[in-house]
Amino acid sequence: MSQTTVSRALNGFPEVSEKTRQLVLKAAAKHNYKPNVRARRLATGKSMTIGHLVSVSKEHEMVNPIFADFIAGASARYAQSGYDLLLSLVPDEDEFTSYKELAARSAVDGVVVHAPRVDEKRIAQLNNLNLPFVVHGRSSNTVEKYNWVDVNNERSFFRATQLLIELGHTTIGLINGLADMDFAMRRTQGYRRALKENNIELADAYLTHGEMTEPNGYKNALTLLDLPTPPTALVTSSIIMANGIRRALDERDLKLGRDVSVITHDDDLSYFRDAAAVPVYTATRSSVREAGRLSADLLLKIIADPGRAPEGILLDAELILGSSTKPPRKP
Amino acid sequence: MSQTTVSRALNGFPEVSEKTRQLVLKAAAKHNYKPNVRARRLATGKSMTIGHLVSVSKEHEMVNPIFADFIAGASARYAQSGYDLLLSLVPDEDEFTSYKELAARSAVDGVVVHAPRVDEKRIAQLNNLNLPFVVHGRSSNTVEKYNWVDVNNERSFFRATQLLIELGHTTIGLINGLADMDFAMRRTQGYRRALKENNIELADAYLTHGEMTEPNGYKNALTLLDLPTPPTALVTSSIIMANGIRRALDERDLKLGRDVSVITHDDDLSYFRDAAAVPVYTATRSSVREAGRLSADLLLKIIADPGRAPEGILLDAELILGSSTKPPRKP
DNA sequence: CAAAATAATGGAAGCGCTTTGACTAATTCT
DNA sequence: AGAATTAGTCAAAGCGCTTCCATTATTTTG
Repeated sequence: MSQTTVSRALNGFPEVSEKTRQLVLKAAAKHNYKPNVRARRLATGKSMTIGHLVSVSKEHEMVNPIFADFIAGASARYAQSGYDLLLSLVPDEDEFTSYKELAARSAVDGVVVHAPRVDEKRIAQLNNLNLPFVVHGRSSNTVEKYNWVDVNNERSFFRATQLLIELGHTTIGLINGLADMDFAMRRTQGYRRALKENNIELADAYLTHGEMTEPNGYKNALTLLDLPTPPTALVTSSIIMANGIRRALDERDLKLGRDVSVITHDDDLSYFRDAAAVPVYTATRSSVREAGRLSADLLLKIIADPGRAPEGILLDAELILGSSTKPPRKP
Repeated sequence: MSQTTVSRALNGFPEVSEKTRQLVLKAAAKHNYKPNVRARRLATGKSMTIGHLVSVSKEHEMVNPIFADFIAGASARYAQSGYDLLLSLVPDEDEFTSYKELAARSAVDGVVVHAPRVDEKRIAQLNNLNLPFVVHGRSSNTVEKYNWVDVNNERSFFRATQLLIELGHTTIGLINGLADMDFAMRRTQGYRRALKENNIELADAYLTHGEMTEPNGYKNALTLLDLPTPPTALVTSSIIMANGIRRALDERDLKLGRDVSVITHDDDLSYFRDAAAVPVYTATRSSVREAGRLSADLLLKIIADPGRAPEGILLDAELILGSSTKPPRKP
């Protein structure tokens, strides 16, 4: 039996008879034969690999904890389609160099862009490289077309803020992610729109930015609580920061919900799943794992059909009521 | 100029003259030429890729959050040596199938084994496959030799428990990881040894196991606090569980440190870095990112020199004093 | 029944590198 | 000076697949 026939049988080509195919499959199983990926990749010109470049902030060596769950979602899809996942954690200052190098080596068939900024140079750069990509998030100041999967951050935080206002809160703080991140900016917009529509004016001091770590949640909550008119409610961008906020409240002998209401964005991280009958936190919830799945699906589609028009997938976060929101305490 | 010479010039072989090498390098830079990895990998027979197989518990879809930081440490080393990192998240029931498949496809030159159990079949299996590997952790019931990087879990938890006893605590609970995990078993051993050496007898009810999530920390803390003689101090295996414990204390109107002392293991995760002058938690601290670096170094050494005798690297966790430990409150 | 179409298989080129072995030119040794 | 080394270069053979093109066997059509 010729090499050609074997190759065709294994790869499901139609021009091989069913009888032969079964023969080949049986023989392959018997000898535990798996085609060598290196040879196959050279022959086909595809690397059957998707790259995820996660940037690590040089300053704090911080790895965004949501990426583990995102990748868990994506990974399963890649595996189904026979793709490998190449992971590279790069210092954020040479992100683009890394993309360029991956492309030049032709080491991947596509990449996922994590954590886009308001101004995101990578998008134009990747379009130039002609390397298929999907952005997890969006970039407001980018006019180019591109594929993305994002949560409706503006609306989520609008609704969260609106809910607090309806409960009677008028002094509401926002403990957000880094200011140049696109998601953070959109959340700020939603927060501001809710305040504005309700004719509430608040100083910028009620809005803080920072990497979404527990210590930053704590620190920024204290900063807000120390304002002359401390907020009676807080909105925050991450359940990890929410934990820091709770610690700050604890230290000030304030009770979550009763004394200060908190709404957090909840990525539904597997190790922080707030799944009690009544959740601890009122939250805008959207599974980042699901976003990973959708991003992977989209990227694989693009790779299969490069001519495809760019597509955006907008997910709506659910507003889940928990026990961290109450009307403000009467003075 | 022949292909041979170019290849040698680029790969730093000695039999090419310095003059020629410079010429080649200049030309390569000019045309932004990077050797195609697929062709090179086929020719050399090496994949220049390290595999990380992270198992995802089917039951809870839980991804161990320490793995992001571990990989951040390892990734940098791989990059330095020209290796790629292949990441695969697999349902825990077919872990071994995945290793076998990677080996059969010869897709990786080596793998890192995460989260070994007390009885870890993967070690013998990998030895049979003849695929270089490093285990992050150890497996107590495994007699085979293998390469590993681990923290001195037994001693860490012995010291932690001892410290609590010295402060005057005699009723000490342990909120641990899953019972079949090797690290969890060693920590239990350390805890038990400290109790025994101090002639303290405690029922098994003071010891809980579970996945290291925040909700589990909360739930298990409540269980212990509800015992007829509730513990005055707790030791726990993860800072994420510690956060759950703090929530439980809060709910019972108990103050961390004052009412109940807590010592946690602290992997020094980038988004939970407890770096205040006086840390929030007294902790056995060992950077998992550093463990990632060391594991990568070791694995690369093994790959470069397959004849090498297996080596174990044992890290000692520091016992860091924070504000979560005080003598027990006088009744 | 011959001609044309279809189905099934195989030969061989090619993917873009590395590496072996042969070769030439320059150098060192007797 | 001639023989023996050494340094530098190149042609060609792989690496283990996929895929184009040709070929043979089989079926359908006019």
